[in-house]
Amino acid sequence: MEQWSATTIQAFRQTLLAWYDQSGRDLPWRRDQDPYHVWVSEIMLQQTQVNTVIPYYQRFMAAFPTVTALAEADQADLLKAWQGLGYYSRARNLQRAAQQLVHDYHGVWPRTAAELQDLVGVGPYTACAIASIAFGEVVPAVDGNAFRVFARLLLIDADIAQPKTRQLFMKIIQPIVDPQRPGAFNQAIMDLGSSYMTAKNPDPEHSPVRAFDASYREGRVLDYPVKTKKPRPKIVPYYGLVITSPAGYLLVQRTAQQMLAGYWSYPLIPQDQLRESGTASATLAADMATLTQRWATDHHLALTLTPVAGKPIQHTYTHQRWRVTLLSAHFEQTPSLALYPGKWVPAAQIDQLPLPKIQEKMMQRWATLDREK
DNA sequence: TAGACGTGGTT
DNA sequence: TAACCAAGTCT
Repeated sequence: MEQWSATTIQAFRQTLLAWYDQSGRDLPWRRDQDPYHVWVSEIMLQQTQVNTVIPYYQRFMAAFPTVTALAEADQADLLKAWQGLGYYSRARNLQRAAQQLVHDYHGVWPRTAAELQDLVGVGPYTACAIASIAFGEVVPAVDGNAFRVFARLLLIDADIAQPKTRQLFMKIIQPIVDPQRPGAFNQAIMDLGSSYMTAKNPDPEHSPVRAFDASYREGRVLDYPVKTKKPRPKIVPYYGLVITSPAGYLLVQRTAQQMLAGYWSYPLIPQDQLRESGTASATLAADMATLTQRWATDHHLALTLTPVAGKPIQHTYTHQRWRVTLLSAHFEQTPSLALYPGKWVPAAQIDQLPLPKIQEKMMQRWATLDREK
């Protein structure tokens, strides 16, 4: 691992910030240093690319222009604004934190990274990003870019998939952060990490900090950072029920305990749940019979199920791969949902609800088949 | 600590 | 296609 002298650190800061001032990106959340703007953008940018975030950020600020507006927002509006961005707990935590700010902090922002971490959804990276960009605290914001950039510049061998590695990087980067412009320094590292020093197809040859890049000097750019792999997602089979009546489609809101909490979808039944007793043969016909029986006894709904043509619909999450086999049922007369926690939604109004991607895929399949009839 | 937690883009 | 990546946090 490389060690930089005080002189080298000075030169690095100067080179980096000169490049940033000249070539840094003009992004909507960089127009000012308002902590609300910085905060919302940082949350949206977690595990999400800049180009994806931009339109969401602009719509979000139009809909929820202040911390107070966010704190008081209707949750359905919030989830709808976040639809498609993923990691939906970010949206729920954002609102909870806004309520913390209003009620516990009386609208006065905490100004240090240590205090900012008390806000729900604000971890070590985001706290340092807000503290440095909005309040000028001299701390490194160690995200994936900072891990990659400094691992390469300094040939740091630690596995960045290990949580404890963050502390090592914090300790190493802390003395390098420009004490005059910590926010600009941190954002410059991110811009570097998403341009010349990307994970794939980097261009270290033309990097403004090439002279400081030990991995380039050694011809080992792609050896850094060191990162162990995560296990493959597990396949989870579901049945998705397209149930229609004169009142529309039967939709259910996912509970707070489930993935995609608060979002709406057709009823989704894990196939394993139908076979808990360990029946030898798990045929489609057997599962349909079990489903029909369960809905009759549990919900007083008499389903006549029909398989929907086509292969199961697949959707891959970070840790699971859902394979949804669609089944349909139609009621000539709209039955009561007194014993079922869902609602009938007219076709034209479905889009007003917050919907996850898997629901859009199911609707698309159904619409395609519907047209062919 | 390791696994849960979404989606879109690239190779 | 499968695998991996993208401004992480929570439990």
